[in-house]
Amino acid sequence: MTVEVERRGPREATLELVLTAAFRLLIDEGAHAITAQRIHQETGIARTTIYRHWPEPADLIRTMFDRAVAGRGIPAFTGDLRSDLQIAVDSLVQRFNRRPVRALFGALVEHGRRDADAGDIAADYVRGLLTPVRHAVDAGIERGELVDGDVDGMVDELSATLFMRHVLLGEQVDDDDASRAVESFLQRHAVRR
Amino acid sequence: MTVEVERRGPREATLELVLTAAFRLLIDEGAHAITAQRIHQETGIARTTIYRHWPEPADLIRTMFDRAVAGRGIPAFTGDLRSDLQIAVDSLVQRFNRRPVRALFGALVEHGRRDADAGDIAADYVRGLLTPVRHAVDAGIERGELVDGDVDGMVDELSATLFMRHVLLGEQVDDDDASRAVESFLQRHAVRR
DNA sequence: CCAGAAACGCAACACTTTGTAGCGATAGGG
DNA sequence: CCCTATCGCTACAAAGTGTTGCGTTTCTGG
Repeated sequence: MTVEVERRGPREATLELVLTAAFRLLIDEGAHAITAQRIHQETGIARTTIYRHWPEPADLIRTMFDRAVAGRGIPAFTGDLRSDLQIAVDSLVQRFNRRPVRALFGALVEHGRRDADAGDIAADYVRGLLTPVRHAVDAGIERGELVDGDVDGMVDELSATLFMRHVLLGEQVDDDDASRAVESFLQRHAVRR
Repeated sequence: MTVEVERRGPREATLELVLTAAFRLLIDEGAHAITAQRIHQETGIARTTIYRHWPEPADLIRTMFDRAVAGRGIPAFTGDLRSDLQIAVDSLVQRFNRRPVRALFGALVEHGRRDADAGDIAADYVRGLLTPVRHAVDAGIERGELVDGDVDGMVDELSATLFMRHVLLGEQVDDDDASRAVESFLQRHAVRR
């Protein structure tokens, strides 16, 4: 007869301390700094406690990104296509500048032991970042302001260049770049009236 | 009186063995597997020899990518804009499928101790991948087949979506996607005759 | 061809990090 | 208030790091 053990996971305070420290380490020193040892030194949480809840580094990374993806709202929209797209793309760019998305992404690819796992988390993360843009495009189509068609393609058009510049090329991306992306997009897809 | 010591670097055979092993480890097991210990086990090269030439793991990564960037040719072009763009973009996609570019990129961001260093290498690597596309665009402008303008922007347009899909979203990218990118690009930028 | 210099291999060392196990202390829900 | 799961601590084995010293091999220039 096997007894089912109900794991309740870490205590709230523990989880908070560990995740906060892990994020700080990632931002300040890079993904390689996210180790049980370092988090213990930073937080005072016992090293064994960390291993208990996150046997593999990838587990901790996953928790971090679940939290990061969940804690995001969708910006308030105005109902005007150009404004909404602008707001959505700006929120993406601001996110680039607030948090080094490139470091986060590197952490995913590297710390995830299995490529498949890390790939799924990374894709979820990126798609989460794109949610506001997708909503703005959807709304534009619904209102008949955008030519109906390949939504995925449109979202890509609006964001791919910005992503490539920031994540892959490490360039500074600002609001002007965002504006240009929106204008060029509207020129191609807005319904002529 | 100080004597200048002329370092000649590793022997050709040593360098070849180490780099080959490092690449294999990166591809098969991920960047975390690139350690002095593992390379020693794989190659028989003494661990101390590896430390001598690459005191920090980042140095080894840099050597790997210098080699990867240098050893690339530019595909033969035909002189026809559509064909040349197709060839250039196809070569990019084929490179995606031959080598896990996403793993390579993750290695850069992660293993480079300093963000700045890793960023530079990553950017060089990406720009290297884009060279054929850039050449095709330059040639198109020179022949008057493309509207003169922002070359960087055009190269981005042709490749950013493909990069985002492969590297960030982990999607399979094939020749059809490449063709669509080229067609859509030509529709926007080709000189009407 | 033959020194001299440089690269290499090997052994040893102190140190850090990882991951596991056992046990007592503690805190929070029923 | 008690029971249970979480936590902290210590101890341990294993692996990796980074360095030193020394003898051997390989390359190179005169």
